Amino acid sequence: MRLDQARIVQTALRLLDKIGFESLSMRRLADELGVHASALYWHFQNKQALIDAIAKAISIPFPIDDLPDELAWDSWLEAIARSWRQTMLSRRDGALVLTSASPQAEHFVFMERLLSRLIASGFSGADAIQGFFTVTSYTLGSVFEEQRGPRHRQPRTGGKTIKSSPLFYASVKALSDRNATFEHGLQLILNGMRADLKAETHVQGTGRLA
Amino acid sequence: MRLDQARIVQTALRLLDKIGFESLSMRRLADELGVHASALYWHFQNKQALIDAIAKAISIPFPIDDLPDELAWDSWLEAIARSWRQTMLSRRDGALVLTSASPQAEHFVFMERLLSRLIASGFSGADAIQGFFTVTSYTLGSVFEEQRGPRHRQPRTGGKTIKSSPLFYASVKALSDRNATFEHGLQLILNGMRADLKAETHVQGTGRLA
DNA sequence: ACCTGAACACCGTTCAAGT
DNA sequence: ACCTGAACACCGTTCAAGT
Repeated sequence: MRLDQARIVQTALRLLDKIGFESLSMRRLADELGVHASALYWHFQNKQALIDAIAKAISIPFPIDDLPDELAWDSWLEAIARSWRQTMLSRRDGALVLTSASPQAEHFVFMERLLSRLIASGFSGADAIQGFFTVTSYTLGSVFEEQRGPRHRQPRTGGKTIKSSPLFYASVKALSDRNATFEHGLQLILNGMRADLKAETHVQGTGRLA
Repeated sequence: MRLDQARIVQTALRLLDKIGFESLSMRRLADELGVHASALYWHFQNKQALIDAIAKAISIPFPIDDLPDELAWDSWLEAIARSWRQTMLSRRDGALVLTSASPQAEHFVFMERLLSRLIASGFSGADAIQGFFTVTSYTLGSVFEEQRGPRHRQPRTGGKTIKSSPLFYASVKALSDRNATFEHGLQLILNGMRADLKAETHVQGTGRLA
C-alpha cells in the first residue's frame, strides 16, 4: 500500500488519540505505517510540516459563510469561540497540537471579517481587537487546562488536602460540566464588552480604528 | 565545585533563558555544569522533578499576606492574575514551564483563601469558582500567545497578506502594549463578574456554595 | 518517483563501577 | 555520598543506494 499525505495524516490522527502528542514521533508513526521513518521525508519536509497538516486536518472550517451580517456581534464571537474550542477538543492534546502548528492563513481571513463586523457594530478598532484577543486567550487557556494530563490535576500533598481545601474540592464538582463552565466564562467576557460598547456608542456614536 | 539542587536549578534557569524550554535537556544542562547527565539523577529523581523545582524557583510567592480581608474582591483577583502572569513572563517559555510542572500545593492554599474571600463578598460558590476559572484561563492563554515564538506569529502567505488584512495589521500595532492589553481583558472579565454579583446580591442577599 | 538502510547528532534513564 | 562511563531504548534528519 502506497504512502501519500492523506494516509500519513489519518494514521497520525489515530496515533495521536492513542499515545498523545508528546509520544507522537516520526519513527513511531513510520512503524504504524509499516515503513521507515526516512520515508516520511519524501512526503513532508520535516516534522513541523506534518504537524501543520495535522492541525489543518483537525480544524473545523470556521463557519464564515454561515454567519450573516445581520447576526449580532456577540453571536459571531460566540460562534468563533465555540468552533475553535471544539476543534481543540476534537483530539487528544488538541490545544497543544494547534499551538505547535504554524498559524493557518484561513484564520487571518476570518479575523478580518470578524473585526470589521465588530467595528460595524459600534466598537472602536482598539476595543474590537481587545475583545477578540480576550476571547481567544480565554478559549485557549480554558482548553489547555481541560486537556492537562490527570497527573497534573492532583496535588502531591497526600490525604490531608481534602480537609484543608473544602472549597477547592467543592469546585471540582462545580466545574464538572465543562461546557457550561466554558460558556459561563465566555458570557463574563461578552458582558464586559457589552458595557464597553454602551459607553462607546453613547460618547462618540461611531467607532474608528484608534 | 560540588553539585547541589540549588546550583543545578540556577544553571537550568540561565540555560532556559538562553536556549528555551524545548532545547533544555538533561544532557545539555549537565554539559553546562561540567558533569555527566547521569550525575543529575543523584539530585533529582527524573526530569519532571527538575522541572517542578524550576517552576517553584520561578514562581513569585503569591502575595497572600499582603492582601487584607478589607481589600475589595476584585483587587484580590487582579493581584493574583498579575502575580501569576509576572511569574510566567519572568523567564523564556515561562508559561510552558509552569504548565509542564506538577501543581504546587501552595496554589491550593491560596485558591482556598481567594474563594472564601469571593464568597464573603456575596458571590455564590459556583460564581466564585467560575470567575476564578475564567481569570486563570485567560491569564494562561494570554501569556501563552505572548510567548509564542516569532515563527508562529507570521502567516506564510507572502506579501499580499498585508493588503488583504488591513485590520489585522492595525491590530498588531494596537496590541503592542502587552501590559495594557492584558489589563483591558482582565477588566472585561471583572466587569462581567460585577454584573453577576449585583444580580446575585439583589436576589438572594447572601451566597452559599451551590 | 518513492522507499530502504545506514549514518549522524541527539534524547531520558539505569546501573555497575570508581572515588 | 557523589560522580563516571558505558549501555539501552529512544529521537529528527540526511543521503546514497536501491527499485
